[in-house]
Amino acid sequence: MAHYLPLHDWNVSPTEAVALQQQLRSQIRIEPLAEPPKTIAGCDISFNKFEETVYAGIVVLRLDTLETIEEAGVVSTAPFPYIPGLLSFREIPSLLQAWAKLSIEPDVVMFDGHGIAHPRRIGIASHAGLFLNRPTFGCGKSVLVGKFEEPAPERGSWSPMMHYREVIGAALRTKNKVNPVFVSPGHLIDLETAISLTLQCDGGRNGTGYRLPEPTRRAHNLVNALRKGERASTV
DNA sequence: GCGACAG
DNA sequence: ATCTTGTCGC
Repeated sequence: MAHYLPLHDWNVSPTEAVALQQQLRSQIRIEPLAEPPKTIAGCDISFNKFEETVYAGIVVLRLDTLETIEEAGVVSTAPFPYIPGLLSFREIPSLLQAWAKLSIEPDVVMFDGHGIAHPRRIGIASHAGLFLNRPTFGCGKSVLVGKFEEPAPERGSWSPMMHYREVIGAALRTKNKVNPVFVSPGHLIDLETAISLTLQCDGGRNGTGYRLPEPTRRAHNLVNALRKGERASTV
């Protein structure tokens, strides 16, 4: 069973959540990877509109072949609502439950959202990185904060996301002439590596895959199947 | 004060 | 995020 550090309670109010982010941000380390990764995990949650029940899942794949080597899903409940800037308080609790079911401890974890490309520099990927104590990064479909110039139309090109004069992430083209995804380091990784890993997770290899990287796509498929009862939440 | 606002 | 069919473009 994969483990994590119970750094703090998740039963907090929005005001307390912001205070926790302010307190935790200083612990986030943006630096090169300590070890070359062999496995990568993707996470996601799904739910029925207006319902408390959430379906969380994590898929682990080999980085070299992108073969899925493990999956874990849970049916849980999210007491916290979605509030821009506080997404981690809604999603991380149930994702940690799924994480605990893994027999493999992934070398790096990709999140559907942002890392430091956040108003207080602690988006879901950074926050989760502190709990998991391993490299994490975010790959989101839209921007929360920051400005960027449109990157060149070819896959692989990217432009920096700027916020208050700081480079917080990158608008990265994963397919030719397709809208970019937004990559930002979470914890224990740097932007260049996060970009490289995102490009490595192209399903068809070299641009023949989808806009979203495989870890995220598979996690998304897993939780949706879970929600629709097409799959059981692994025990 | 007025908008913007990850999933 | 979720609810949903067709449709524009390469």
